[in-house]
Amino acid sequence: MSKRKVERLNLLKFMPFRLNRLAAEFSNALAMEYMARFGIDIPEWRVLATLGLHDAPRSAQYVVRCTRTHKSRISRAVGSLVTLGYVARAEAMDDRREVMLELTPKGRAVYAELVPLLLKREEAILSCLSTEERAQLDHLMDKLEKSFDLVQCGD
Amino acid sequence: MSKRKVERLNLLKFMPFRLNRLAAEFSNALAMEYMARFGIDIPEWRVLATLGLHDAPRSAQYVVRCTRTHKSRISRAVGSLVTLGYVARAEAMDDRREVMLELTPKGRAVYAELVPLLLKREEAILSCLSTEERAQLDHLMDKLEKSFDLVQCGD
DNA sequence: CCTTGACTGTTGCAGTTGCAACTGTATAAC
DNA sequence: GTTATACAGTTGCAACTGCAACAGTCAAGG
Repeated sequence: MSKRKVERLNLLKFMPFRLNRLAAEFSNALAMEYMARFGIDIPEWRVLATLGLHDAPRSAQYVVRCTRTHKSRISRAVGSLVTLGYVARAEAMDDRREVMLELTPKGRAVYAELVPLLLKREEAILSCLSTEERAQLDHLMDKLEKSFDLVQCGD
Repeated sequence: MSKRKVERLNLLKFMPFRLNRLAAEFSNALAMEYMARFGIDIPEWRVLATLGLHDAPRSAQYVVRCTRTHKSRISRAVGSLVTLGYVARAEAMDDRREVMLELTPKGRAVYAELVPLLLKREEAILSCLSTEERAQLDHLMDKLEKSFDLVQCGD
């Protein structure tokens, strides 16, 4: 066997590994906030965030597209949120296959309380970056997302 | 109840969400490479990568620290890799609690074949960024990692 | 009307993960 | 030597996840 030098790879400089670590740390730092306060996890938060952004009801399918989360996960998250009284399900009148989802007043209250907390926490974490660096980060993420063909959620 | 304007949050601009998506896409794009070829998953790849970086055996604990992965996950990943014949376990002579881990010749061969593939794939994904942008990305990740107190793996 | 194919959302199942409890070993105090 | 504490690694268990199968609905074509 040849003794040719083997190419090495430093995990700590390997982008998928770094992204995974960073994403996990970031999520955990924020998850503590909402999980503890309102008993919801990340998929549930995604549903809440999607519905909270709009005033009119949206279908589960819409949430799936916006959050790029598997429909079974969304289905179960919606189930939990309904049990918690944060979300209401209703049949769509035009297409009875769809389930229209809407925040309840209680859900809206949670959303209104949660969003400032999360934005503040995000802000705290990003505070290690200058304004210019944050713009760079945003720009770089945009480019990478587009390159993965992660198309924005068409409204 | 007051009708004060509720602060909204666009998930698609929310950093933990974006990081999670990006990390998942990135990992999946690469996982296909090694999972298909050698029947290993991400935790197993991390063990392989850590051991492959060094020529001398390392303890499982060392792998845990380097990969920032839970010890139970590492334990099971090592189990699979031993079954596959990629890794060999040996007791440490100085501290019999430790399990020293080492790549077998077969494991080294897999490592040598895998690394160039993965680096090439990473390169392809990052090719949407200019040289300067890549330097920016590296710099930003460094800063964020440090801010999370993600200390480098002390050798 | 009836059939076919596509689509929405739910659920059973199997695989994976993290936590906590456990075994065995080392180290320190007495 | 004995006890107590700390540490390395393994494993049982419960929770979570994705996939695939499923039920119900819609739309097109005959």
